[in-house]
Amino acid sequence: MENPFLRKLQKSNPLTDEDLRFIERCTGALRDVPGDQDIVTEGERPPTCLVLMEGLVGRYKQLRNGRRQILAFQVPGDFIDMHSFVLGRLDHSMTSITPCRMAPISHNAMQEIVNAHPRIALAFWREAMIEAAIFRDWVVNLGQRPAYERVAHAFCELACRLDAVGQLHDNSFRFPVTQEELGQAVGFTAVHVNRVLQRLRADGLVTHEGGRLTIHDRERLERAGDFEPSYLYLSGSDPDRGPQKGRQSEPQV
Amino acid sequence: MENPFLRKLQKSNPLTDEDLRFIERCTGALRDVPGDQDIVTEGERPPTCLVLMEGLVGRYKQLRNGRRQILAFQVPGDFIDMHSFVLGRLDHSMTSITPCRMAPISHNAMQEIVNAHPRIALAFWREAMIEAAIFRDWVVNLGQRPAYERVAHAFCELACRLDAVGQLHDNSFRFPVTQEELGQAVGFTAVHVNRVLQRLRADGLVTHEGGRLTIHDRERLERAGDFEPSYLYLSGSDPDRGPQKGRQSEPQV
DNA sequence: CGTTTGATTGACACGAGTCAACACCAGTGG
DNA sequence: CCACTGGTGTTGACTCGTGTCAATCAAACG
Repeated sequence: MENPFLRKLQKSNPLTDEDLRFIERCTGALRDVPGDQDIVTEGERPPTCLVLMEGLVGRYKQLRNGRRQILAFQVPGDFIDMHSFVLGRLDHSMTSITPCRMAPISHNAMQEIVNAHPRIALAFWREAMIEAAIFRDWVVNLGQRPAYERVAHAFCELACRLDAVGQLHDNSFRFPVTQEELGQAVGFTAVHVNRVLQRLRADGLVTHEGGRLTIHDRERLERAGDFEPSYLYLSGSDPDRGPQKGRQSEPQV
Repeated sequence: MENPFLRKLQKSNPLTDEDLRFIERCTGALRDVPGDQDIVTEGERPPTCLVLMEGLVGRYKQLRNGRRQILAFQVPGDFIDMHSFVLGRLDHSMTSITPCRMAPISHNAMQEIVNAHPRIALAFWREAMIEAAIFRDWVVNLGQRPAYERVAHAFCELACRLDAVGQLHDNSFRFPVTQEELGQAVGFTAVHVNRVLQRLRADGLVTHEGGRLTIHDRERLERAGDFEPSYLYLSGSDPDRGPQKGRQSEPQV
C-alpha cells in the first residue's frame, strides 16, 4: 500500500477492503501545489476536503499584531482539510512548506459517507479526534515546558508521526523549515531556537541541516522532551478502540 | 428548552424534532458528581460517553515533573466525553471544579447514531471539531500572547461560550477557580496571575471575587485580549455550514 | 561576483519565576 | 467565644529564561 492515508486508516480502524476501495473512489485527481504557497486561508470555504499525500504543510494563524503561530505540521496521510465539510468555514490557514500532492474528496462524497458508510465515517471522525489530541499536547508543550524540552518534544512527535507513514529513515526525515518557522511553532524567537538547537546538537540528540532533521539518540531525546506517544493513538499493538463495533466485546481490565 | 446540550446542537445543526427526541432517548439517568473530584483519568476507558449539563469541569494533563496543564474549562452543554467512544482510551483527565450534573450516552447508542442517524452523527462530529478549534486557539494564546493579553483572551472565550448556553448574566458568571488553577490553565505561576488580575481590575476590565468573574468592559477586554470569536462557530446569524445537506446551496461571497 | 536569505553570536532589557513573608478568611475544635 | 488551622490572595526582592537589537557569517542564487 503506497497510499499513506489508507495505510494509516487501515491500521487502526476496522475497515473492510470494500471500504478502502470506496474511499479510493471518492478521491478526485491528485493536485500538486508548489512549495511555500497558501493552500487555504482563514475564513475561506473550500469546496472540497483534502488529504495530504506527499509533502509538508503547516497550519497557522496570523495575529493582528503581526505575529504568527504555526499550529501544526502536517505530514503525508493526514486528512488536512476535513474542516471545510464539517464546519464549512476555516478558522485558520494552511500553507505548503514543501511542494505537495493532495487528494481532494468532494463534500458530496463526504456526505454520502456519513449517510451510508458508518465505518468510514467513524474512521474519519477518529482522525479528527486524534488531531484534537495532538493540539491538546501542544497546549501542554507550550504551557508547561521550557525551551529545550519543548523543542525536543516537538521533534519526537514529528518523528513518531512520520514513522507511522514510513517517512522516517534511519531516524532522519525531511524537514526544511527555517529556525524562524520553528520558532513560530514552538513559541520562541528564531534567535532562541537557534541557541536551543545548538544545545541539542552539542548534547548529541539531533542535528538539523540540509533540510533534514536527524535524531541521534531517540531515547535520550524522548526523555529530554518528556515524550510519551500514547496521545497519538498509533499503537497497533494496543487495541485502542473500546468495546464497540464487534471487534472485541470484552472491555479489558 | 432547558437542556443546554440540545439547545446548542439545535442552534447550529439542521436537526429535526425527531432527531432531538432521539438524542434525548439515548441519554441515561443524570449523574451527579460532587465538586473537586476526578471524573475520568488519563488512560481510562470509560464505558459511556458524557454530556455536561450543569457545573464546571476542567480537563488537564499531569506531567512527570509534577506540573499540571489545564487544557480546557468545560461548561454546560459541552459533550465532555466523546473520546471514550471514538478513541476508546482517554489521553487526559477530567475533574469537576464545581458539583456537576452529567448525562451519560452509552457507546451502543453512539454506535446506533453513527449507523442510522447521520444528521446526529454529523452534529456530534461537528462538536468534536469545534473542540479542536478551541484547542488551536489556546495554542495561539499560549504561544504568542504575553500574560495580560492571554488572561484577557481566556476570559473572553469563557464569556462567549457561557453566553451561548445562557449562563452569562450581566456579563458575570460563576467561576470558582483559584489563581493557582488559572495559572495552570494559562501557563503562568499563581503569583504572576495574581499580578495580572490586579492590573485587569485596576484597568476596570474584570473582577474575580466570590467565585464569580465579572466583566466590566467587554469591548475593551476583547481588544486587550485580541479576541475574535469566529473560531467558536457560535454565530447563528452567519450560516457556517457549507453547501451540503440542502439547507442552502449557494455559497455566499 | 553582488545580493539575499538564513544561521550564528554577543550585549543588554524585560517578563515571568522563585522564595518568603504576610494578610485574610472560613472552618474547626477547645 | 476565641485560638488555631489551612488554604488562598497579596506583596516585595531577587533570579533567570527569553526577547530584542544589531552585527557578522555562510550558503544559495541571480
